[in-house]
Amino acid sequence: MTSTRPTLQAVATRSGVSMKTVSRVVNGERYVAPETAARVLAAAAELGFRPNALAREFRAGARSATVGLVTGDVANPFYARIARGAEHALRDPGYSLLAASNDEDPARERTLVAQLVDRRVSGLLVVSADDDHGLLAAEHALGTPVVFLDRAPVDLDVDTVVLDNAGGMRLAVEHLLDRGHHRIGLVGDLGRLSTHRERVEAFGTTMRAAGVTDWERRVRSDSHDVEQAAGAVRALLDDAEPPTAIVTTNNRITTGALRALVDRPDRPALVGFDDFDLADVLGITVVAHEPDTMGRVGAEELLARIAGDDAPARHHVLPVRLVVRASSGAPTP
Amino acid sequence: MTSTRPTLQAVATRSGVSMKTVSRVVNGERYVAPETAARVLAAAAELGFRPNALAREFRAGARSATVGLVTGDVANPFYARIARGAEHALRDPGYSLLAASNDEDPARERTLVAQLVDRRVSGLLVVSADDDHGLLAAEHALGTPVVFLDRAPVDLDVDTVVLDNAGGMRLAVEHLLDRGHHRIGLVGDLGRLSTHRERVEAFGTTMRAAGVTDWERRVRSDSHDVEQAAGAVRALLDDAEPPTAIVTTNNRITTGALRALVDRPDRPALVGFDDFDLADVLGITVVAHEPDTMGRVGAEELLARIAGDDAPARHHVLPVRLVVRASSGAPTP
DNA sequence: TTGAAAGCGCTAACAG
DNA sequence: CTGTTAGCGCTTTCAA
Repeated sequence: MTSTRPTLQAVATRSGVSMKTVSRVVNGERYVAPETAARVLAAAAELGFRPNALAREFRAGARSATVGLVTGDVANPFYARIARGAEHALRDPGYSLLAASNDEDPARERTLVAQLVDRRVSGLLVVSADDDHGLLAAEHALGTPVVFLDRAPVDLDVDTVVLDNAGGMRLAVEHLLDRGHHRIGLVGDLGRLSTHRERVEAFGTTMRAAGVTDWERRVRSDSHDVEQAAGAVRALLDDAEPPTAIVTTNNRITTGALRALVDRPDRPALVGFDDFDLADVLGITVVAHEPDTMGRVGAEELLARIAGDDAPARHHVLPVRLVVRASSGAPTP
Repeated sequence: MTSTRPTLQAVATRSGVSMKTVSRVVNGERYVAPETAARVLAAAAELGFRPNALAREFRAGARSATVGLVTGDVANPFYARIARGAEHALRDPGYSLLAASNDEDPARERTLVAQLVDRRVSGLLVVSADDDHGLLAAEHALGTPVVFLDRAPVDLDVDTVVLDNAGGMRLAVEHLLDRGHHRIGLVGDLGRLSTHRERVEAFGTTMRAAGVTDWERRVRSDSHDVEQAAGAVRALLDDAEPPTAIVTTNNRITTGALRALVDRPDRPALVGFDDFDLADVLGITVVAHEPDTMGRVGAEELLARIAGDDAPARHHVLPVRLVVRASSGAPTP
């Protein structure tokens, strides 16, 4: 037999005041006599009263004190850190995070967004795997703040927080060129992702600027898991003219590359996009950045919008930096 | 000017039927004439109607289609994988995950639990950093299913899903003993955590069974971040009689150990609790298990309870296995 | 400083 | 098969 949960009504009866008065006390509003407040508080404590957030939030136009976060897969450290950054920023203002993974599947993303919208989240943080943001656009038009992280949408004018993808790739490639590499391979994520496209484009631009014209033949896109990345790396190395250096465009692909390289004698130089936990121990040169910051900045942007800031969309570009370690040595002749 | 959101009421008016009928259609209930249903659906689509989940869930004793997950820190891969496993299991039944990190702080955990309870989650999945579960106990008594993950509570009789901590540690130690190690060090997490205590106890038991009596002097507890773990490892190695092998009790500590060992010539054998992303590349022997499974089993348990299963508390113990790699070689003389 | 009344959007319970 | 009524727990008017 589960006993029933005390309501605000019950507290009112118990302390002999009106519901409105209890409400005022519970919400710390002014204009309540100290004695009345004390009496109400005592009754609430005795009864073990806990306000029903669902009821409170349920009102015309009211929002849940909740923010939706849609990413690819929580278990990817990149997304996990975004989640952490966002959660920390939302903590004090009292918002909870509804975290959902789209598994990089557009259809699933739509389902998730619909769910979150139906739940009347106060805002949405999304690393989108979708090109069509109809639902999000509609929700945004209805006043729900939306911030895109990592990947900027082309069909929507909303706040964004992205990395300096071109700058990062340029740093990586120039570093390798400096070290004497010319045959540089690139192993990248799904071609349709904007981050991937920007990185590949910067790769090409930098290579061309250095006078390397056949860079395209060593570009392998569409590796979307560790195994595919390992395969792409092996394929590159088995080429007649294998690369002396490889750039990977995210942490998962770097992991795949390391798996592929671990037992190869012809190990090329390696630079990875995204820093990772043991990069220092393994001595891997990386383009580093702070995913936590991406989550935090996105959350802060959301909070500003929730607070009523209706300035035109802002576009944050977070800096990246090259962390040089042993893996980016000169080519072996 | 944000336009207003269409309600079920609006759809009813638009399609000339009662609200109840619209409700039936929207929820796919039976006993609606196909033509009526079609008309309602058309009206709903035209208006862009989306049901208000907050309103739907707000009713006497009603719960939100939401499950709370409290862990230490989402950015720790162990917790991130638990989250993924839980999310996947909750996906089809239509539940969303409210994920919250306690940062291993008991006070923060209480705040989080209170928030989740106030939000009327349908169930709670918790990796607790707290010893006192008063609030959780009360909520559990009120009928909210609660499942403890990884760490079993002593003050509460609820479902649990934990690892075979003793078995895992025994495997690790026996393996090292087999390889000829006797001076084995242990670097572990906060002493108050039940997982830690179980692992240390099994360490001692196994060592004693092998006739090693001074094992306790090489046990270092209370490393709760990577840096502390690295320090503890260095301290062990700087001892007059340093260990020839070290066991670390979780992935963070293993990371710290690797940082500490990377530039030491006197590198001891190493076995870590928890598998991790690049353990294969680095050749680290580990006690492996599947955090995803922990999340999944916990979520399934929760779903069963939500569905009304009121059998006595169940206690799941997940298997672990030893994955032998290069790091656990014989002692160097 | 306090209270009474109304209502948020939806669904159970009960008619028709 | 469809409609009417009532009400979830809380906060927002508006009065007192």
